[in-house]
Amino acid sequence: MQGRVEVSDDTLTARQKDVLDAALGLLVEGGDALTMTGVARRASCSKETLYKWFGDRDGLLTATVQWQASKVRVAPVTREGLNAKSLFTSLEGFARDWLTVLSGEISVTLNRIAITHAATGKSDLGAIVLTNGPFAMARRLKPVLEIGREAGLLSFKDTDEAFRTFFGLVVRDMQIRLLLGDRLELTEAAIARDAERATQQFFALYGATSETAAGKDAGGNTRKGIPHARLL
Amino acid sequence: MQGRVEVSDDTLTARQKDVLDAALGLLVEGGDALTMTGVARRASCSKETLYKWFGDRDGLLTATVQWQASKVRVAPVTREGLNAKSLFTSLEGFARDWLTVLSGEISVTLNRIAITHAATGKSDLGAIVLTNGPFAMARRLKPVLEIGREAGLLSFKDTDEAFRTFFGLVVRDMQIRLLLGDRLELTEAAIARDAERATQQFFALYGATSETAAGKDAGGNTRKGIPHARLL
DNA sequence: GCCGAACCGTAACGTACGGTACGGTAGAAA
DNA sequence: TTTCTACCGTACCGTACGTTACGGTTCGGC
Repeated sequence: MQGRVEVSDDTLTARQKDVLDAALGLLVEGGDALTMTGVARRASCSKETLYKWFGDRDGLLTATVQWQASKVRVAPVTREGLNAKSLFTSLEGFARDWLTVLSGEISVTLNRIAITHAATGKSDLGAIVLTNGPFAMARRLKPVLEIGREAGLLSFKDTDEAFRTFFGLVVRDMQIRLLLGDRLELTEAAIARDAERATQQFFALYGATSETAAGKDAGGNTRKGIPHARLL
Repeated sequence: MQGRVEVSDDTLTARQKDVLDAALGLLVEGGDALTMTGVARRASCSKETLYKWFGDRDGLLTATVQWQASKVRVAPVTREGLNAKSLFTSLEGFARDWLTVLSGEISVTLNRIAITHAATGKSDLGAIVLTNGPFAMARRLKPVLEIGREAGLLSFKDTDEAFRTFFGLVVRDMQIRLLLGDRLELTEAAIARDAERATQQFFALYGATSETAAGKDAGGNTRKGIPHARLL
């Protein structure tokens, strides 16, 4: 009867969440080959109920993506006690989390679904993933960057430009390769290494001074400092 | 009868190329909603001929992607007369070309198709696009980077790492946003600006000296030099 | 002119799947 | 107990589309 409401953590009954989790599982397993009959069987519910709750197949798909998106909770930014080292660590941790999420099966699957549907322009799955993906990343990261700038640790004119550069340094060609099916072994150690490298490079480009902030204080938390703007 | 051969410029008759171009046009217009009937009508050929030539729908899709890929010709790298300025210009032009291709409708469409099919694992469209996309970019760019290193203009240990960083600086979040349907107005001027910024940043990170190569000689071709590792 | 190959146009088949209808059941309300 | 609601399971319908089959046409070779 309802068929198309905003999906979030508390607008759904437990049973509905079960159904959406079943759909999510089928999506991850079988790609886009999701059938209403399959979901009904997996969730032990009737197709009639699916249509009553979600309207049609697109509604179910949309609700599933939103449901998964609503699961991702972001840690708030600590504004106090900021110095070069804590800023570096914060960005590095951010990069690590982001790479971990992006390389996960669920992220790859949902991005694929959304891209597939963005081609037809029918549903707005693309916009949803965009909102909960890159845009959410920007919303979360930009305050950190601006706080770093206010503290004199970073230097940039355009926050969006700085963010997008950080995005590029972190993600590089990883996501498109995963989406295209490249087998890309990503161990936790490799991700940590990538996150550190990306953060070092970002500081090399946007650090307020090329000697202190990025090099000595921040970069030297676990390993070598950054020799000017040269890495590796 | 044949149904599944390698598709390149000269293994196809002119008539077959016409058919593939028709398929390409339908793909760009209608996303993945490509039907055999539609291709036959658009190309004024019979479905029987389609099946005789390409085997099945996947074969047609694969041939179409390969056909488009075979159209992209890369300019050979000039090894002679290399200096910081020409290297900068070369990388910058490379970035501009790449951004222009990536933001084009055909690229977006084919990447979407390939990603869609990579989900099912059925056809190897993902591998094809991967080969003719990021991997081709790497094959083309890496020699340039290594020549630059041999000439003492660049400094890096791992060519692949340097390439992937360049990729990240150039593409950033542009491709994923386009794939997800984000309306992203990309004028020629904006692309040129992005290409220059990315190249400057790359030189800031990997230039052999942070003062001469990237800053004065190369970066100063049209606009301001690079103040150490700080941009903007 | 005749033949066969290649091809066009279209009709037809099979099937998978989205969507609907309906009978049956459990539980809460009255 | 009755009744209403929500749900399950399943059978069913309509359609879109991949795939095949077939009659008719063009064209190069002899």
